[in-house]
Amino acid sequence: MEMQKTYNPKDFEDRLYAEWMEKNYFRAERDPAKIPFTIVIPPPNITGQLHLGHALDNTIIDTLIRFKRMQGYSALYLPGCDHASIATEVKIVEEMKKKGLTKKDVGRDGFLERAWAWKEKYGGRIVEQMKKMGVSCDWSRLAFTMDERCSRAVREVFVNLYEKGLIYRGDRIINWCPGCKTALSDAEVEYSEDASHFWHLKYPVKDSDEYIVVATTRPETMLGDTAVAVNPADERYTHMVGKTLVLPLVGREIPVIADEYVDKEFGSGAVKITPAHDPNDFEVGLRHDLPVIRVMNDDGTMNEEAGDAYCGMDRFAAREKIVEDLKACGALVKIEPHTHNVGHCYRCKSTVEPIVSKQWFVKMAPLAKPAIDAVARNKIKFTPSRFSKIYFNWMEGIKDWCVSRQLWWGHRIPVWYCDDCGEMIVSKTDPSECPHCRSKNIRQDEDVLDTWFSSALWPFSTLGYPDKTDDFNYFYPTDVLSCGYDIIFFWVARMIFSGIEHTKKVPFRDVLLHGIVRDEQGRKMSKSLGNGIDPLEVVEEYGADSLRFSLIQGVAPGNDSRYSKGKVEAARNFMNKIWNASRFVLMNAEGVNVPPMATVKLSAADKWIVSRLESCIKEVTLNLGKFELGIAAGALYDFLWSDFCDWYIELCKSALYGDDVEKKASTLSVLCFVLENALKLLHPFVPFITDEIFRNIPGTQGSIMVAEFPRYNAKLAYKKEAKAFETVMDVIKCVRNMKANVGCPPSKKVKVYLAAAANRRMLAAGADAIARLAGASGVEFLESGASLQEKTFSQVIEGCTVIVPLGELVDIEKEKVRLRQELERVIGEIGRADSKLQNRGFIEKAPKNLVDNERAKREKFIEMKEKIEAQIRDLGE
RNA sequence: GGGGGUGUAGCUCAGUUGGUUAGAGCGCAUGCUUGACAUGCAUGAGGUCAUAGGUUCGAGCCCUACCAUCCCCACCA
Repeated sequence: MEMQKTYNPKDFEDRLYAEWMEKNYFRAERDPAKIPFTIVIPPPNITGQLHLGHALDNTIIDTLIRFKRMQGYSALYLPGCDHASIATEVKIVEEMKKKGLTKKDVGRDGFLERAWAWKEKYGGRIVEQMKKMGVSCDWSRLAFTMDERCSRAVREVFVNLYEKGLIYRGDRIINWCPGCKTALSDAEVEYSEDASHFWHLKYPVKDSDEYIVVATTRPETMLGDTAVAVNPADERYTHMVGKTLVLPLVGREIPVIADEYVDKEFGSGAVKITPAHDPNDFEVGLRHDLPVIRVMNDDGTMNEEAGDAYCGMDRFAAREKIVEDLKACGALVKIEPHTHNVGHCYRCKSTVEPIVSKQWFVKMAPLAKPAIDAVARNKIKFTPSRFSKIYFNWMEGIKDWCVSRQLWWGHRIPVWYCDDCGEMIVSKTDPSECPHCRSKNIRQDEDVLDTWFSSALWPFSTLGYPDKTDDFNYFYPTDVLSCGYDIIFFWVARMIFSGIEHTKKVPFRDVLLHGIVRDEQGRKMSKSLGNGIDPLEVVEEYGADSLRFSLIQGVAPGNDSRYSKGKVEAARNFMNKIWNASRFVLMNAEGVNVPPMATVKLSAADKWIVSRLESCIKEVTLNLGKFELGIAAGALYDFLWSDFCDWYIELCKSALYGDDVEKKASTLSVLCFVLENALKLLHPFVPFITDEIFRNIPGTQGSIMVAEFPRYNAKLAYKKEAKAFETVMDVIKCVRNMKANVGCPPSKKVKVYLAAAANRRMLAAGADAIARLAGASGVEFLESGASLQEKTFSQVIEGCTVIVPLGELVDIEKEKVRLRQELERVIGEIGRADSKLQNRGFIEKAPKNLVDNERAKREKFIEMKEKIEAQIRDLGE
């Protein structure tokens, strides 16, 4: 093959992906001979396009999937999208608004038509984007939260929960978004510290000069007050309890009640109670049987209950007017500046209003308990483990889940009401008549379900639930669930309790959480900051492999990371390095009949690189198993760049360019062996480049995607030989270092003398390497005691003294200084070793190998010390 | 109010079960057209691992306190 000089991913990424698709490599078969390994995608919203968070999701999951697939599992990466009820509806409303249309104008059916068209467009686009990232999803199983399968699961679950009494309808205080005009769950409200005011109001006692002062942050709600509460133990107010107050502006008579909820120390110690507009007040209202007066409409304007003066006004305008009116009638005592936490809709950012409303709720306590147990008893394991604490924290304090939404885009609640007999029909299938009175006059509930209601079923709804399909039986429960820690509450927790409740099994064994991808300055990427990065643009510029590698490299599970162009460039440079190393190997192998490695005689350098490869295999496999993708990627980076390229390839050159045909063939054999295995190890991380190169290695067949992942082979570990060879490398480094220290150009050949006692054979075998890599004109051994006539530099390394005659470059005084510094360092090391070895505790308690190690080290340094002292003597005191 | 993260080289970050002389990338300095790669090669400078105690034969790692910084949950009107 003709390989380009530089790595150019555009030449092959799309082509390879098309081929993988065509060959059906992504398809996970229900092979009874294989063990299944399943990951379902965190389904991206169809609202728009993918961002770097999705890219990270996909890279992590795809890396694990490809790894397992190569290990022989039937690996299923199940793709899909989420209908994102509220988010999509907001987008479509916006889109219609541009054309001057409202939801009302187009009607429910018209609206849904637009929504489906939107889904087709953006859902398709997202799939295309994912393909660009190289993910090996089984597209034949592509799912959508509103497709037939998932919808059936939603109905099944809703009805089952209803029949078990775990889902109910009732008037409760909920979070209302006046922007989206729908109820929200607690999880969908974001709080922020907003500057506001504290308005202190005076409520007069009926037929008296007395009054009570209350404070509020939302004065407009006073129109719905139905009591004022004080703490029963508060002596200031004991005499007031039971008296009647006259609500200013409204004139309604309301009681003073006593309730523990009130904090004596806070404010005036008296609280106005508005059951319809505050969660705490609602509870107080229930305890005291207070009327609930709702003064606000769904769109955030005041209603008739607010009185003619305010009816129809927006809540914030009404607030101003009410404050003015209160001031005018003398009911306003004072206004204090006050910052407090205000809830905002997580989609449209409008200020959320707590409002009493009739909604559907899922009863959480019975569902939460087994879900907590599953994690507590390690049936599900979080990585990193600290997230289980966060999970417990949330699950233990969980309140009932408001699941109805006043939206059109979503799963319509499977409940019908009979206009004739008033009965409610909860059904998995659409009824045609009322089963109670046979009336045809039935209407379906107008509302849809929270998006997360269907997301919660994702690991099993996508596999066929409620039917016990073959897929369900084979692939469920899934194995790993990987997503960002920011959706633990929204998604992970809900999948856990849903999975346990409806399938009687935990939906996955492992939860692997990753952090948020931030911008270069550590800020969250957001539309308002305009600092978002489109992964496709990065792919376009650098290729998918570079993006994937840059997202994985140096990242620990659960930790946030920063995206930067520099990181992608570094990854791209690594790809280029892989590319060129491969090009080097393949070019040299061209026309050569490369023998299998098992048949050739290995040199010391060969054994060294094979040994390094084996430990790399070990490390990569181990760390992928622990979800430590960053460490695994780091090990590969070091192995390929430092060990393979900087050392081994350089070491090979003399054999490759030499005349010894056999030697050349055996070297190529090792080069191909190591390259092939390294590519296999790399493939899960960077699928394209590895496959592109793999096909050109002599002796390989087909795609690397379906090759077997390398297995550690203890026979190839060559621990002793590898260690011995490192002395040769040390000599090379030492000579280079000496040259650089005195400004001798690296290309200038120098004679190298070695004084060594033990490992002469190895050093002699390495003479050629030393000559080539250190720029030596020759390597000679000095007998002990022999000395040279020329001026020399010498340096002591482990097991050897390296002596280089550098003639005129030698500055005796400078060299003495260096030697003395070196001596000092070595003496320091001896001292350190001594103090350890003289410590009885260390000798007795530390593992034996460590103690032996320390002894050996001490010996080594003492030997070095003596040699350095001898050198100093030679230079003359 | 409760919970959690982070703090290691100029910058971005690794550092696994506590065990060699604490690492990488980028940046910096010096020198290299060494027949794969300047998206490269070699050499080097740069760290009292936030601070103070403690446990241990041994601490970047475990414990306690404290400082800084970020996040999540709760929502006292």
